[in-house]
Amino acid sequence: MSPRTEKQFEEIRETRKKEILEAALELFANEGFYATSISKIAANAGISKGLLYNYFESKEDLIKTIIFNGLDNLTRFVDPNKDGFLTKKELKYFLEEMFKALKNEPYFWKLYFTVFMQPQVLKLVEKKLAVMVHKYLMMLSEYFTSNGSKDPETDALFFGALLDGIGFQFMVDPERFPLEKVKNKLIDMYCK
Amino acid sequence: MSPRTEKQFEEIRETRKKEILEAALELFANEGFYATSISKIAANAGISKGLLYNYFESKEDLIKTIIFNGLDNLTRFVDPNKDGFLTKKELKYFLEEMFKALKNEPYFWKLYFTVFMQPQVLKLVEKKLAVMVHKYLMMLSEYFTSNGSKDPETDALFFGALLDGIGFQFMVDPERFPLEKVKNKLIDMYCK
Amino acid sequence: MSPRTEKQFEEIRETRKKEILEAALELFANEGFYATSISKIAANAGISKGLLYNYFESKEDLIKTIIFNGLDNLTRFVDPNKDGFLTKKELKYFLEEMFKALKNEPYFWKLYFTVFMQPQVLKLVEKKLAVMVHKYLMMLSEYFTSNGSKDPETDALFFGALLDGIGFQFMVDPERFPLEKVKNKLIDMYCK
Amino acid sequence: MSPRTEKQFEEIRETRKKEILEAALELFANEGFYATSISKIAANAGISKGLLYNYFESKEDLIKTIIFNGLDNLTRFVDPNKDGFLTKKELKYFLEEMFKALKNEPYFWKLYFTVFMQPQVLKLVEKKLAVMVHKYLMMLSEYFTSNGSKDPETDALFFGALLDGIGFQFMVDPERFPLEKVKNKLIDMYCK
DNA sequence: TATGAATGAGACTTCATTCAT
DNA sequence: TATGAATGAAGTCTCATTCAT
Repeated sequence: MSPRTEKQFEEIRETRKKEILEAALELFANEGFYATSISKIAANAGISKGLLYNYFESKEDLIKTIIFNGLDNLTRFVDPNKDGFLTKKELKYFLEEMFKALKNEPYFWKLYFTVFMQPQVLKLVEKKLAVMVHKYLMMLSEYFTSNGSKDPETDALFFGALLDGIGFQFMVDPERFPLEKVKNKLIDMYCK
Repeated sequence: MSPRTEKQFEEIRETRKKEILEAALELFANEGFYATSISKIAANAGISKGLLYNYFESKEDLIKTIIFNGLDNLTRFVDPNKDGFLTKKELKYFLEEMFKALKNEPYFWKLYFTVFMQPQVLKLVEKKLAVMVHKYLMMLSEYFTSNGSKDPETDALFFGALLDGIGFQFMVDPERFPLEKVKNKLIDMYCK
Repeated sequence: MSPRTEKQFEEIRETRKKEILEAALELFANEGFYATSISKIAANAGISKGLLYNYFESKEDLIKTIIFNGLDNLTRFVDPNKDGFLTKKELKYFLEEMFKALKNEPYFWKLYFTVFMQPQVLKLVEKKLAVMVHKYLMMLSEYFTSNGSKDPETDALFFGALLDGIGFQFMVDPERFPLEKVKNKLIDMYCK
Repeated sequence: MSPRTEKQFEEIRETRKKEILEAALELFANEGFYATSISKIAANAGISKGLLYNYFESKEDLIKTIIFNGLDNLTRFVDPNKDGFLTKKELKYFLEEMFKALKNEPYFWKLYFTVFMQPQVLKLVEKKLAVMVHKYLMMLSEYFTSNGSKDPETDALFFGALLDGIGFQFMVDPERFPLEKVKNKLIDMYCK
């Protein structure tokens, strides 16, 4: 066997990193940040504690990475053509992707809500977050303006609150929540 | 020097208990349940750690008491005449009281959201909570039915989600959130 | 009502003291010295913690008093005429009283064994104890000598060990231990 | 630097575990279970408190392990050919080994007596113990039967009590106790 | 790269004892 | 005399992080 090339090493590192992040996400979301020990994460990822520290500096580093990755992921679905302007079709697309994500990646969403309610954790990400939220509220505000709203800012805010509340309720009782119905009603309300 | 009377002891205990609960609520809400140590609570209440255990059996007992007190407090404003039926006037009253509470007791609301997202903490209260939530969703469902809704259950759910989302957003950025405007819009939407 | 006389006060004090000692003995014997808190003793005696400290200086003081009282009590049955010499009849009397005590005052006997095996507690009483044990071993030694033993010291020691072992086993499983049979066999062996 | 092999880890663990058990045994026996803190044990073993918990789950786990190890050790000397039947030679062998152990492992014997007198500690081991005691009493009972006893059960009980009493007295004053003499007398009495 | 033994700070909790009333 | 609120030291245990191999 020839020695591994640098590129191969790089790939192994990337894979490992992902495995660790997934293991951590699952535990953080299901058991909470404080109740999840580094030991458990390492065990869940199938590696040793020591090795974990080879990939992430600290427990904080881990959760920061998870959250930033997740937020970056989210933005893909908002304003996909990146022209800074939302059309009805784009909003519909966003809602559909949003609900798809809610269903398929419950861990991240649990974490998302967990995180914002954990003051200590929130502090780690609030700057980046504030920027994002502001950007999207502006975009929504414009959207409502161009659809004839008299108070577009409040409308944007309601829209955001509704999405948060829905996510929240879905997380609290995912079994009984009628995701599909709710999605359709939202699209009816905001994209027709 | 005669010893204290039973009534005096009772008063001391009442006062102290309140002081401890307030100190704990403030810290739990601002720093999170796990990040708040018993030491901090005791210091914040101006007493020794040992004394705290004279009043509450454990950290769990503390948070349980806080949450149950808060939930009991909430119910006072829903269906005030306790006939199991909501009128428009009653819903308006509830919304007004709710927003008042949101403004005046920010600590409890922060805690409320924290709690539902902390799996370990949620477990402590979920039974009592499930009963409450069910009861109010039923009531709302009836309300929407008698106001001509075609899908009262989803409407009830939306209403609940909206309230949660509003509370959530207010907690994240209380300074900039236009509470008054939002309240009025809600009353317009649901109680006219 | 006329004010209580000094003598009456003294009587009340004595009664209280006894009540406390009994409450403490019961708990020490059944739950162990360390597992018994001052609070429990006070509660079991029906008084407040504070008052207990009015009668006994400390937890150590309490156990010391209990043990010394108990040991003093024991000596009543050995060599009742106090001539420093044991007759067969006296030994028989002692054995009979001993077994009676074992049956009627199980708390003290439990404590007796507990105590000697608790190094920290033993230290409190070992001086007084050593003197007593020595005295009785000498007496027994003489007894065996005058009954024709070739090795009276070892015989005395065996006798003592047998009594200790019997007490020990009775304490471990009082329900099934055949006290009566064992007593008779002992009297047969040593007093005939 | 290659990492340690699994075998190396295994060896480290074995050694450490033994060191901790020895350190704990010494302290439990000399100062009692409750008076011995985990800190003291760790210090006596030359390690940190934290590491101790890497090897034993709790203080209870520690004492349980010590006692069970000790009891298992004991049984090696009873009925060595494991045919469920005691011969005179076997009983003699047991007594000799027992006295050897009493002399060489005073800590364990101190602990043995301590344990049975500590209600809280006894609870941890009483099940396993009851089985053992019953088994050996049966065996002894048979032994006395086949040696012509009229009341083999009481004889077995006396034998057991005598051994316990001897151990007890030796523990209380090991310096002056004539172990050798006592052993010989026992062998004379029971194995000739 | 990879392991897990090892550390040490800090968490929750208990309890003998004191003290104001 | 009598109460129980209050203290503070000490105990058990957890866990993020480091480090020798």
